[in-house]
Amino acid sequence: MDTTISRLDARELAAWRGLLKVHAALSKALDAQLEAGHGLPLTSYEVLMYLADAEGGRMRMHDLASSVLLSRSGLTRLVDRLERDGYLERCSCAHDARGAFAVLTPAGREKLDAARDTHLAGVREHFLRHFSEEELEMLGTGWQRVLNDLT
Amino acid sequence: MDTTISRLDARELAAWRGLLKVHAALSKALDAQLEAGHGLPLTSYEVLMYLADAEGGRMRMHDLASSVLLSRSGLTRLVDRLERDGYLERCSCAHDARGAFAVLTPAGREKLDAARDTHLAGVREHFLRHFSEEELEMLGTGWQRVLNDLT
DNA sequence: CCTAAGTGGTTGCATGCGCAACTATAGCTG
DNA sequence: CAGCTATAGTTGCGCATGCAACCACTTAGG
Repeated sequence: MDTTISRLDARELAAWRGLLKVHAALSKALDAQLEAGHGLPLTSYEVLMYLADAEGGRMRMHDLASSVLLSRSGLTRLVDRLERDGYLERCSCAHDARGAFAVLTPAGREKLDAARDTHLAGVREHFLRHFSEEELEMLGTGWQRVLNDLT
Repeated sequence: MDTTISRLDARELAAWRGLLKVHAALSKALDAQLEAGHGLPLTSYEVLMYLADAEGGRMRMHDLASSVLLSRSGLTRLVDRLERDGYLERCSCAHDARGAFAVLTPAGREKLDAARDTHLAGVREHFLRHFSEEELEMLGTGWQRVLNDLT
């Protein structure tokens, strides 16, 4: 029986495998950079960043988990570590006794401020720099189509 | 002291965060699809695929590791599992007694043939479909620029 | 040759993650 | 308001992965 579906052509392969390779290489590079410069893993950085951008420097665990693309349990442990290191605190929610907020501490904000330049520079230097404005526009809208489709 | 580096604008943010989200969602979806349909994790699929495409259905461990974006130790364990399941065998190398080949077995090739259509259909349906030929071309060349830069 | 440095692969160990089960609370329905 | 279902967060557990140490072998240099 023949294969019913043809292989990927060179263009498709480059676009698809490239995505995988770029993600792997870029995550690794940016994580290493952040770890070396500030002792902060990339995932921790992202938590602090989302908190800093949120109203009052605080977010519900659930929302935070989906923002940083982690499972709820994964986020619980990550927040444990960040709390242990003093970068944030847990704070119970007045309106929903089940819930908890993660709240950025001054130390956390300080850490983030120190790390942000490093990280943004890395993203620009290793990723954004390689695309024109039109290309970035296309990437953004393309990602949106893919994500909508995946629900 | 002001931040020396400006935040990402909306376009940059969409291009960058989109890459992360798309990779996460897509890996998860394709992995689940493969696992559900053939009991084969995505990483295992990739090993079998690279072997099938290689001369004689065999590759050196080292080369295989870099192809599937895994550390050497990670590949050792993965190959352990695939060998246990009968999809491949280890085979010592005649020219270099240190080295080992991973060799696809008939069962492995069969498994791959069964899984390939599922996977390719998934990649097309959830990723390639959303981009025009020109856009795919752009993606491929863009990824190349990024990867060259990261060496 | 013989030694020293390098390379291929595996193993011990620690880590970070997801899933499923659990607890506590909220909110809906009769 | 009683009970049922859904949701928020945590915990136990298992798994895949990376790093560093390790062995076996190869290769280069005296």
